[in-house]
Amino acid sequence: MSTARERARAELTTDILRTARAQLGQVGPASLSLRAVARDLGMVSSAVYRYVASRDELLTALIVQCYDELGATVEEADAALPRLEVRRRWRTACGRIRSWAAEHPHEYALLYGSPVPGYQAPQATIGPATRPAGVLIRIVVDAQLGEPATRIATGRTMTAEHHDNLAGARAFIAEDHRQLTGTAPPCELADDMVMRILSSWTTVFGAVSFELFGHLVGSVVDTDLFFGELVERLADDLDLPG
Amino acid sequence: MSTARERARAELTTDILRTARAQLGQVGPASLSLRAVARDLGMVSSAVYRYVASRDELLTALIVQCYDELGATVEEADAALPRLEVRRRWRTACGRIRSWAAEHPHEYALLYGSPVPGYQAPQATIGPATRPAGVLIRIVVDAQLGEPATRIATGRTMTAEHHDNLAGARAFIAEDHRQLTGTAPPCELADDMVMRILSSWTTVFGAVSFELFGHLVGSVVDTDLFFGELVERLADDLDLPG
DNA sequence: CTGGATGGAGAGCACCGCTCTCGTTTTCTC
DNA sequence: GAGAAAACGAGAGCGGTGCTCTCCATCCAG
Repeated sequence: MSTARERARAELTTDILRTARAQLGQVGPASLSLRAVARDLGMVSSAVYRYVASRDELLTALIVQCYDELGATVEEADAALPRLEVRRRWRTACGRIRSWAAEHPHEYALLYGSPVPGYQAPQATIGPATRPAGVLIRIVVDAQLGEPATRIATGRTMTAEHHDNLAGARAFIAEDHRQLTGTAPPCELADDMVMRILSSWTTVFGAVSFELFGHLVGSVVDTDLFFGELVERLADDLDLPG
Repeated sequence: MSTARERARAELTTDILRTARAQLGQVGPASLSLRAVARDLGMVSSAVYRYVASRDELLTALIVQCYDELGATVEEADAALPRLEVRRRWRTACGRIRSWAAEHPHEYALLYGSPVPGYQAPQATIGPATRPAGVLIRIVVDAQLGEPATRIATGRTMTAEHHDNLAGARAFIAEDHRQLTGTAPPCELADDMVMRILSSWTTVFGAVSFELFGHLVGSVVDTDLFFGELVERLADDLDLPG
C-alpha cells in the first residue's frame, strides 16, 4: 500500500511536470524556468528541488513526454487507416508530424532543435525518440511486404561497407517488426531501401524544421503546398503505390 | 577624416564582435553572455551597451557574420573546382557545409538550430542566409545549362498552383544568375527541378542537423559514410553527371 | 576656451539555477 | 505509543544573467 506521503509526492511530481509542460507551451525550452514553475504551483523554488534534481532532469522528463506525445499522435493517425493504403498512410504520418510541430513549436524545438547549452541527452530519451520515425519505417516495410515486385530495378548498388554501416537501422527495423508481429521479419530490407527511408526521414525533419525556424520564407509562398509536394516525391522515391 | 574617437569606436566595436565570436566557439548561442564579453575585454558590462544595443543585436551581428563565413567557405571550395565537373562540385559543397558545421557546432546551431527564445530574425540576416544554399543552386543550374538532354523524362508533372508557389525560389535563382553573369538567364528552370533543388537542400540540412544534434547515433555507425552516400543519391536525383 | 556630446565605472533591479539551514510534519521502528 | 529517522516547506544566500540609471572624466566642435 501507499502512504499519504507517497501519494502526495507522486501527485506533486506530476503537477510539476504538468506545469512545466504548460510553461513550455509558451516560452521555449531555453527560457523554461524552474522558479516560474514553483511560483505557478504556489511554492518556493527550493521546494521543487525535493522532487526534481535539476533543471536538466526536468527537461529530460519533458523530452520523453513530448517524444511520446508526438509518437502517439502519429501512431494513432496511422492506426486509423487501412494497412494496405500505404501512400495515404505516408501522407498522413508526415502531415501529422508537421502539424504537431506547428501546434507545439517549442516542444518541437526541444526535441529536434539545437540541444540546450550544457544538456546531454541521456539514455532514457533514445527509446521514445524512435517512435515518430518508427511509424514512417513501418509504412515502408508494409509496402515492401505487400508487393515485392520491382524492388531491385531502381535501387543503387551498395557496397558491403555501407551494409555494415546501416547495421543499427536494420536491427531497429527487425526488432520493431518482431515487437509488433511477434514473428521474425520474413526478410531483410535491401540496403538501398534502408538508405531511402533514412533519407526520407531526414528530408521530412529538414522540411519541418526549415518551415518552423523560418528558413523557407523567401523561397516558398505556401508552405502547406510545398510540404505536400515534397511528401509526394518522397513517397515516389519509396515506391509507395497509390 | 576620422577623429580618434571614431577610430576607437570602430575598433572597439569589432573587438566586441570578435570576442563574442570567440565565446560562441565555446559555449553555444543561448549561454553567450554579454557580461562575459565585457570581462574578456576588461571593461564593465554597462560600457558594452555604448556599442551594442542589446544581446539580441549582438546575436544578429554574429548570425550574419557566421552566414558569411559559411557562405565564403563553400563558395571558395566551389570556385577551386572546374565549372563543368558538377558532380564533384556538388560533393565538395555538401561536404564543406557538413565539415564547417562539425568544426563550428555552436555557430551552426545559431544559424540553423532553434531560434533563441525571444529572438526574431531581422531583415539583415536573410541576405547572407542565402549564400550557402546559393552555391548548391548554382551547381545544379550549371549542370542544367550544360546538357539539356533527358530533363523531362524523370520529372513529376506539376500544376500551375505549384508553379506560383515557387515564385520566390525561381526569382532568387534568376537574380543570382543575373548577378553572377550580368545577363538574364537563358531559360527558367523547370518547376520540377526547382522542387528537386529545394528538396535536396532540405535533405542536406536535415542530415547535418541530425548528425550534429545526435539523432543518428543508434542508426548509423559511420556518419561520414552515410553522408557521402546521401549526397551521391541527391546528385543522382539532380541529374548531375559524373 | 567653453559647452555639449561621448564613453567608462559603479550601483542597482529583477531574474535565473542551485545550496544550505532550520523548523515542522510524517513515517518507521522498537 | 514513544522516540528516532526520514521527508518536506520556507527562507536566506551565492554567483550569475540582461539591462538601466547616475555620475564623472574625456574629447571635439563651435
